[in-house]
Amino acid sequence: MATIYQVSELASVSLATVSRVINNNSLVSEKTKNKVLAAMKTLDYRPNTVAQSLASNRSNSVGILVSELHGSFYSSMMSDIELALREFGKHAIITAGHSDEKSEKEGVEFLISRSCDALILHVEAVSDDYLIDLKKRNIPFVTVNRYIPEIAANCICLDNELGGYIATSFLLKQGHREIAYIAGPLWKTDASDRYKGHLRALAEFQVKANPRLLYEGNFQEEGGQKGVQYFLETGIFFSAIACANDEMAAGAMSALREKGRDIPDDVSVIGFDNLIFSRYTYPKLSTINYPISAIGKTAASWVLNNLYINRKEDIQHLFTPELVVRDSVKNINE
Amino acid sequence: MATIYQVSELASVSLATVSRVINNNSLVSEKTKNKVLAAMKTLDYRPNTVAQSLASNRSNSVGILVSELHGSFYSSMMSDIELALREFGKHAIITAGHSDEKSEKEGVEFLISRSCDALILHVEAVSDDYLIDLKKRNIPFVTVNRYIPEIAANCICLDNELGGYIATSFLLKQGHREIAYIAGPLWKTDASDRYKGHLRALAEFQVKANPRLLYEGNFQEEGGQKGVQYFLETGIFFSAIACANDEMAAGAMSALREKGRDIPDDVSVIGFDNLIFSRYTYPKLSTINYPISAIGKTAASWVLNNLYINRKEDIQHLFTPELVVRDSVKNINE
DNA sequence: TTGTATGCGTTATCAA
DNA sequence: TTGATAACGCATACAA
Repeated sequence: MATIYQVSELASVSLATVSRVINNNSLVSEKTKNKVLAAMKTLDYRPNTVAQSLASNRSNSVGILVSELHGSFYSSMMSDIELALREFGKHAIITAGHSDEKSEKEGVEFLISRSCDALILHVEAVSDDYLIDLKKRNIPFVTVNRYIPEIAANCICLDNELGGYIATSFLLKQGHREIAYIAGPLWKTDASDRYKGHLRALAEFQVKANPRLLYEGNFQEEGGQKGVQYFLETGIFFSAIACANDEMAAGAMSALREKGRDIPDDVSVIGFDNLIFSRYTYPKLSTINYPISAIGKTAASWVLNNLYINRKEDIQHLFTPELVVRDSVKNINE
Repeated sequence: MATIYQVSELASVSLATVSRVINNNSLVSEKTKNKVLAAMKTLDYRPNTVAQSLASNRSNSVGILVSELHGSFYSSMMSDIELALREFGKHAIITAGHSDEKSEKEGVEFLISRSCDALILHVEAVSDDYLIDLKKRNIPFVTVNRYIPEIAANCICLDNELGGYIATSFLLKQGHREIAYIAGPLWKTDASDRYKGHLRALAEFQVKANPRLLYEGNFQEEGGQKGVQYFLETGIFFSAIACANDEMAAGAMSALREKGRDIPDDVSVIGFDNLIFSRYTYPKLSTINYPISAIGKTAASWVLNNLYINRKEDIQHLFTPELVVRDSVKNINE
């Protein structure tokens, strides 16, 4: 690999001049510029970004931490963020936190030590205090899908509670009263918020929440499947199931069908997230829209605005979930 | 952020000694070691990996390039690789190539310039020569899902042609003769290999390939949908559809149902990849298993073996696809 | 407009 | 077992 020094030799200019044309900030005469450009070309010179980072303390890359690398939800968020960043010539460095405190911290520290210019964090296991501390360490970052009052300006969120409320309200309005709920891992704030919304809707309709109608799943297809199994085994009656995400809804629908229950004639199902595949299930899944793309882009904008562009634009911090009505919920009022 | 220098001062040892305990390679007396460790703790010292990389020309991280960050296929591959690497304390730096030559090259060069110790590449648009050249540049890398004879030792592949053959053979054995084919973008080698396998199976059964039964999709749900629309519009008869991946199969099934065609009674459908969601579609999708997890782990092993462990283990380079029979294909022999 | 010199935070090669 | 000191490849303040 050619270095800046070899380029400067070949172009017979100083090292600093080469650096100038690389970053084309300082004024360089057209003539010497061309000389340098030519030298760079013949040497097939590529700047060593590590050295650049060390010298300038900037890396032109932002670190992204998501819980898992797999799964439609995370991957489409990463994708949106990466696309937005790359438009500005910035790169994404991505790593996974695995919903584990130690692992999440490790990931964050790794990204920092790689001198990322900013971080976009989808963390779940790390404490609020850790993040508040992170802010004090003067590391620019936003959290996605996690709200912490003390650092509200750094949070970009969906109103998960409202989403849960909307989903169950819809079921209630369609005449359902015995509503099973398949939750995500309840220690995760988004899972518990969605569940709280569910409870609020029930309360509003004066329906008593039955603890036997709650199953705590894992946000994956398998969780939905097991939830249905559980409800069926206990023999409790339910006319609808609200699922905390689309994957579990898909698993639930599959399990219901296997047990001979028609959807939505025997059991209605509603999901959450509005992932792409929910348009292609059978029946097509009614769900709550999570504007992943918008949130991803917003997170990227936050970074770009705060860091590179330097104009402090106002940014949307709280996004509103919306009901998406398709074919998996039946109106049993009639 | 504390530096190695400050640690050395606090521990009143030399800078070199601190470096030694960080990398605990050289011999350091227990006593001074503890002094240094204590100093590191009180200063909350974290090594600057950028500086480490620059000085040592290693980064303890491997670069991964996939076509897209979204999509079940890529994301589960990334996930498997990352997991395997992290087990050895190595980090993954991930970026996207977007199936575009310029973008893929950019991604590769970015990873190199970040001084990744090795690369795992899922590239599509870049030429064979570029990769052969890359090998000459002495950059350790493996390609996934792309076979290049000249650098066979660096390739980890699925036998896509065989997979396409198996899928269509299965359809033929079940009595189907009018088989529509929804391909991926045919300029991609995996898509065209799968299609070639399809043709070989047809030839073996002495079924003439009908060009009107071919639709070139985009590997996404939408492609399957459009494929079905296209076939239906042309009014051509078909009793089965082979899809080049599961997403398109899902789209195709959805479109068929919308047009009132039952699956598999009216039309049989087979997919490719065996993504998780294919177990949860309705009907459950028959497909070809792509051992993504095994391939991801193998790629990671290659890197680990070649780079860090230094024992040259034999590694599987060609993986064999397998038929997964579920409910979406009907036997019409009877 | 260009060049010189210093520093970024480490590793690694010498000596001691 | 330890300590100086020179790289690593580049950015940048200061001089010219």
